Amino acid sequence: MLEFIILGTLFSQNLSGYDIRKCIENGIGMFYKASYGSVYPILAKLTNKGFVTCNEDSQDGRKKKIYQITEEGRLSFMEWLQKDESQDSIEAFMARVFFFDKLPEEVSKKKIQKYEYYLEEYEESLLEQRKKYMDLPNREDYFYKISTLYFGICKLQSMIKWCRVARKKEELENLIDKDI
Amino acid sequence: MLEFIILGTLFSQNLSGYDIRKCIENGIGMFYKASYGSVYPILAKLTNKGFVTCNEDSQDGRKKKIYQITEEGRLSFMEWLQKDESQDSIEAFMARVFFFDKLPEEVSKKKIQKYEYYLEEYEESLLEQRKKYMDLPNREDYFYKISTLYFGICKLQSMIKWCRVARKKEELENLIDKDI
DNA sequence: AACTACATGTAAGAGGTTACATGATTCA
DNA sequence: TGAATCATGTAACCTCTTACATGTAGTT
Repeated sequence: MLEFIILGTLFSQNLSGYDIRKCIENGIGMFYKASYGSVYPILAKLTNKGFVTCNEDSQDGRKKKIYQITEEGRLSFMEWLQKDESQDSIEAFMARVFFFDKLPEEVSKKKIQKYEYYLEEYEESLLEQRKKYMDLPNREDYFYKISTLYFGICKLQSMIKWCRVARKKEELENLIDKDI
Repeated sequence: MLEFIILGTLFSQNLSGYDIRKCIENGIGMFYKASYGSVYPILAKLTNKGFVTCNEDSQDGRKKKIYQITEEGRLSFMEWLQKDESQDSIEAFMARVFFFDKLPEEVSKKKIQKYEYYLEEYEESLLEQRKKYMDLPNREDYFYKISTLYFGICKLQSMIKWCRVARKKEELENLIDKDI
């Protein structure tokens, strides 16, 4: 996964390993973490595969290794971006969506639609689970078990809502609370 | 982590490895996945440590290995449950909260409060990030980058809302949408 | 002078997953 | 009788984290 996130980060800019990590942190850092201990070895691997090339640079006094994506790298990235993601967790899916601007609009919309179906099925199964708890006599003893389930449902519902807004390319501002 | 989730699952019931996995799937499966390839080796490890004991059972015709938690196992679990979780991802935190019914009420409330502070700080930083995108001239080219950020904010806000409700032990029903 | 941020890397190992191997039982 | 589910396990591998090692450049 990180392999492709790095390729995606290098898609339209040449960066050093250090900068790649910062870029990930400030971008999809919310859904995906990358440590130096993983970034550097993967850059070496990508170089071996011919997916990136490396140029030494000492412009700002410091020596840097600036990585540049190759045509093969771009192909590999686009292949990953388009492949089936229905098994992804919400976080993994969103890490992918982060790069959806590189996809034709119909393709990205279809992908979101498909994931939305999966989420709706999942929601059904959680609402079913909820019924079991509702009939229990000593609900207080299960407060936190029930409340984690409720958070799960909440999260799914907000993701479904997000899908609908994103598919229609509607104004995103309405999604978030102004007065929390 | 899985080590403690297994101990938590065995806290008030004796189960086979197979049943433990099912139990996790139906419980915190939403936040945490466990495969057989991880459950069985961990059960062996826990047995070696003396945190669980194992009894062969062939009641329903099938041979099962029923695991039972020991006093040391309970101590180890409670220690994990009480230790600082401020570095946890939301998913990891919720997997922990799943077992909060085993904690005194004041302790669990304090833990949720503390995590809530961390989330609020995080929210600030994301709202800050949002400003950067808002000033960009060609926002359409960044639609999906912006929308993943918005989802991140959404998720945080619903988690903060959850914390407030859970801390007050308010009615959870209000959290979820009835008419999605 | 000390501290923070920049910059690159490695070694050990945690913490899993996937695929395979095996066999019993239940149900359509 | 064949498929699904129950049931336990292993071996190979993957992916990443943590901690360490090393050194430079700017900032207080």
